[in-house]
Amino acid sequence: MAAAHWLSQLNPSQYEAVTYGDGPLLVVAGAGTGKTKTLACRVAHLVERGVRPDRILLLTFTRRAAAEMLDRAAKLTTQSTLTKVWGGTFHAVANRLLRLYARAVGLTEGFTVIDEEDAADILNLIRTELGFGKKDRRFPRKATLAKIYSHTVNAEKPLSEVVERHFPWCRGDLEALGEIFGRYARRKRASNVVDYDDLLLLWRLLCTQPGVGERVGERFDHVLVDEYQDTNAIQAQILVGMRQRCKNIMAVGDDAQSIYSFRAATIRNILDFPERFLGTHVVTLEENYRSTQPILAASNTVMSYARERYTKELRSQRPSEQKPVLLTCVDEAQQSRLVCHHVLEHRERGLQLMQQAVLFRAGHHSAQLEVELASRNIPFRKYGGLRFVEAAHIKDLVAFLRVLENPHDELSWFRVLQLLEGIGPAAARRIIRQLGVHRMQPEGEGEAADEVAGEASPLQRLLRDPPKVPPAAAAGFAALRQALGDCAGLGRSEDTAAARGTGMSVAAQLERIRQFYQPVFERLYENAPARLRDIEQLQAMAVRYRSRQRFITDLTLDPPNSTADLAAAPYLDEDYLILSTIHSAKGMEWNVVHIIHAADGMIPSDMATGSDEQIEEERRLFYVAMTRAKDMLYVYFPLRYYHHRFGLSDAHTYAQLTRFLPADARACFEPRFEKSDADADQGELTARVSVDEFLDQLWKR
DNA sequence: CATTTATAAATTTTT
DNA sequence: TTTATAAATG
Repeated sequence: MAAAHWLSQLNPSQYEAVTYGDGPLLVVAGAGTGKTKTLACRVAHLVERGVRPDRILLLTFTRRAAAEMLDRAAKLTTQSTLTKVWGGTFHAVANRLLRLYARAVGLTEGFTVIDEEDAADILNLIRTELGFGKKDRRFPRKATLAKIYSHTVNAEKPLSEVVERHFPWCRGDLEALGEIFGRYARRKRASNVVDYDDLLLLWRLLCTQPGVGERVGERFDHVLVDEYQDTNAIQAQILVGMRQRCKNIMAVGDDAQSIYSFRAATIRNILDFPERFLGTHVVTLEENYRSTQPILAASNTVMSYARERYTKELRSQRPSEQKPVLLTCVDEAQQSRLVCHHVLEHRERGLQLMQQAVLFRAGHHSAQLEVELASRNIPFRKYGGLRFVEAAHIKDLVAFLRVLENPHDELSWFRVLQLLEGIGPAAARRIIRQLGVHRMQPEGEGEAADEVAGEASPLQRLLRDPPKVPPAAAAGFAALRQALGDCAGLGRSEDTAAARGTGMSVAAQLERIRQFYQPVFERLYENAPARLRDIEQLQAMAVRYRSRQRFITDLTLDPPNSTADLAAAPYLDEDYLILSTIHSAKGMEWNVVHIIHAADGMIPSDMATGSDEQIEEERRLFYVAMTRAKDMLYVYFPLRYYHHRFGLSDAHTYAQLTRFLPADARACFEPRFEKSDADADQGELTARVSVDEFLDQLWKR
């Protein structure tokens, strides 16, 4: 309760960071050194010192991280106003600020945010219009186009350089890429949408606007940034822009845990911080409270091979006899069985499943394990897999909401219209043109952006003066107009103001849309019942929102995880095992950690072995995974991999142990070699294993 | 012009 | 598994 109470629990370095006065502060915090605690305490301390919570900006890597930190801070201080702290990701905060200052950067109010998939769809639209891909050679996939675009923007490097370096297999298409990207920017403006990258670019622009720029920065007395090693050049510039006058900024990061260079994050940010913010005070946190000494010894050994030596030397505060375990398995199937075995073993000894995590390099690496877990009725929750909003039927529904919110959103119209039987790309395009969805002519080469004639919004036009449609689509089209009309509050002039808020609730709109959508949905998708559950989940989420705009923005900026946030919500008190990509595991910790697929080609991913820099990042990734463990670490290495990625075949190759575990690193482990049947010694296990192997025989012969 | 079917190919990590 | 194109049919 009393301030002295929690301040006295900090070590000297933490205390120094938490109580540091005004001016720039850089905290270099090794894994498990109480980084989250330090940030949370800093927030609490500032508030206790009299700083207004709504004048604190806390930038984190995920929304969850911000929520956790504020939660912790709230428990420390008697102030109950911590919800007013501006906490969230750069992107979410950018969105919030741009809603306030849209005009200053040339945005129209009511803009909507698109995610990377939407961006890819728009790029694809442009590509087909331009007729690329009709050549002999294969054109990059739309998802690749989006990645190249985003990386180029975020790294602020010439396209040619980015392609050469990160997408060398696309170097032949450089010209086409440039053409497409140029049109893409105009297309977004015409649709009144912004993508993830725009959010950052516009925030940076906002900071430099005369008059407004300073005011934006002056909203905040303190800016705190977490995971600074994973920010990119633009984000660093935003911070400079936000701290033109008031220099209170605290950045926390660990150069040894930088794992997001594919998103153009750069270690330069953390290294150059003292030069960007003159007078920076640097605090280093080196005492690790998380992992036992043997786990830390292994992690430090792995890291000692990093090409650049890091200055920190982490010291564990927790002695232990138990070394981490390195398990050599026969194949993936055995790996899965062993993970289950160890997980259950720990649970029997009283450790909750939630205190254990299985970590892997790529989302699909857990596929086999998921099957095994399901067959044994071990509940789990997966982070970093497929997203809920990526399902086609969810995107359909959201597209309706987006059209209502932003009638200029071409892509959403395109999607909605094609749901009607008898309307394909060509008809949809024509209708979009007739409705005047584009705010300006996107194809016009000149800068002159003539507004499409008419005061009426495309939505009004749809209701009052509908375009002709093919006879086959007539009935469906009428029903669509009815549904959209109901949601928009037909009758009144449903200009943006009325379309927002006043009429039906978000949930009611969604319900109305669903009435229209149900038959369409049953016609289009195979396993409708399973998908129906998703729709119900979406509706359940919508109930919590009063603003449609907030709802769709949250869905794009903080997308729920398909197997996690939604499915598990009703059973929140239940226990479940955590599965996570290493990237998504950033900042987390568990008592027991299982790292699977510790084979070369998996970690490091064989798609990331092109350059030394990439390999160094993969090493850091492995290091991040290892340092998530508090008490016990298992590393699994399957010897044999089958090649049936897209079908069944018995072709297999033998893998090598990950190159990040050379002899001296291996010496930090307790080695175990599992023979094919050695794990069948447990009574309960025997039956299932033998059945599995019986089944395996059927296919592999 | 829309839809269905067939065929071939494919680069990890996330806001 | 999904995604992109071509060919066939309404």
